[in-house]
Amino acid sequence: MTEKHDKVVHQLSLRNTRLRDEVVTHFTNNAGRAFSENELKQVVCSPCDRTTIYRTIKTLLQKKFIHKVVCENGVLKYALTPPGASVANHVHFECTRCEKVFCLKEYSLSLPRVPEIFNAESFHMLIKGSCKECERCPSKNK
Amino acid sequence: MTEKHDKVVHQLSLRNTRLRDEVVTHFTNNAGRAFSENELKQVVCSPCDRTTIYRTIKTLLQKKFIHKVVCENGVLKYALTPPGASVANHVHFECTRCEKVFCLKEYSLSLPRVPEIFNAESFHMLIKGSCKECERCPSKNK
DNA sequence: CTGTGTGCAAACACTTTGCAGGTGT
DNA sequence: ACACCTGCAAAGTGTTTGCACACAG
Repeated sequence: MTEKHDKVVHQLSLRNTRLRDEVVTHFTNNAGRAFSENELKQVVCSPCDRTTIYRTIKTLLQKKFIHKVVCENGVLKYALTPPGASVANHVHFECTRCEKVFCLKEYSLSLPRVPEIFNAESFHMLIKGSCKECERCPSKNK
Repeated sequence: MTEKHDKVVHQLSLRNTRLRDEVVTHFTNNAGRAFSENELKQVVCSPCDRTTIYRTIKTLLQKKFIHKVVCENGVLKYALTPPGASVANHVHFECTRCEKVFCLKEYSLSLPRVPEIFNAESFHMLIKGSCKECERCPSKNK
């Protein structure tokens, strides 16, 4: 909306369109959470095509502004890459009730050791359980 | 084929059909690897419908004979549950070249600590890199 | 014979691609 | 003005469901 966010889009060498501004703003305002294309489409005000969301995601991925999280059921979600962080080796948390996914940027692990027949380069860690909100209130809320 | 495998199917309280026998045998003969529906369909001799493979997978999952692995691209694969092991908290390895997935049953981790706002119950760890076969030979082999 | 397993058709969810027209710079 | 962005249509992949028939027990 404001110049501040325009700048983010521009810093990424991207054109400042309404959709991109909304998506980028949403990621920065919800830095600890990951969103699927579906979730993004719902939070974005301006009506837009799913294709465009996918393409926006792909663009932001290439710029490493966001990183990918693979959820329990195979759905892909995306979260803001914490400033100064790598896009790999984050630990994520998926609530099995509300299905929200969070990026635990403070909880990076080191690459575990593996048998010698493998050459490990990176990892993807998804912790499952329930978030406090769901603990408190038994009804399933998205 | 033999009585030995018939028994496995029967131990699971399932009817001994040709497809199930083939699938169960394949999992036991390749205990360290995970397979997608697609991969299973290719290794199974008798022609069969994809639906049936999916249903067989679902049945074997319920019996906890196999467990699920979520791959980097969101595709689901399945591997034999090591005898005496839980179906959760395994560590898996995915080769980024040949895309084979392995179950590192010896490398179970303990559940990492997470911020207090989360109640962790289980985790899913996927290590990525290259397997020895792909290291040796640069050509992409499936 | 009975309940379970299977094939077929259809549908669904997620994702990608091609093309034509619209918009930011 | 040009390159890039978007919407629409279509297709591809992975997965599930309903129904009728086949087969293991």
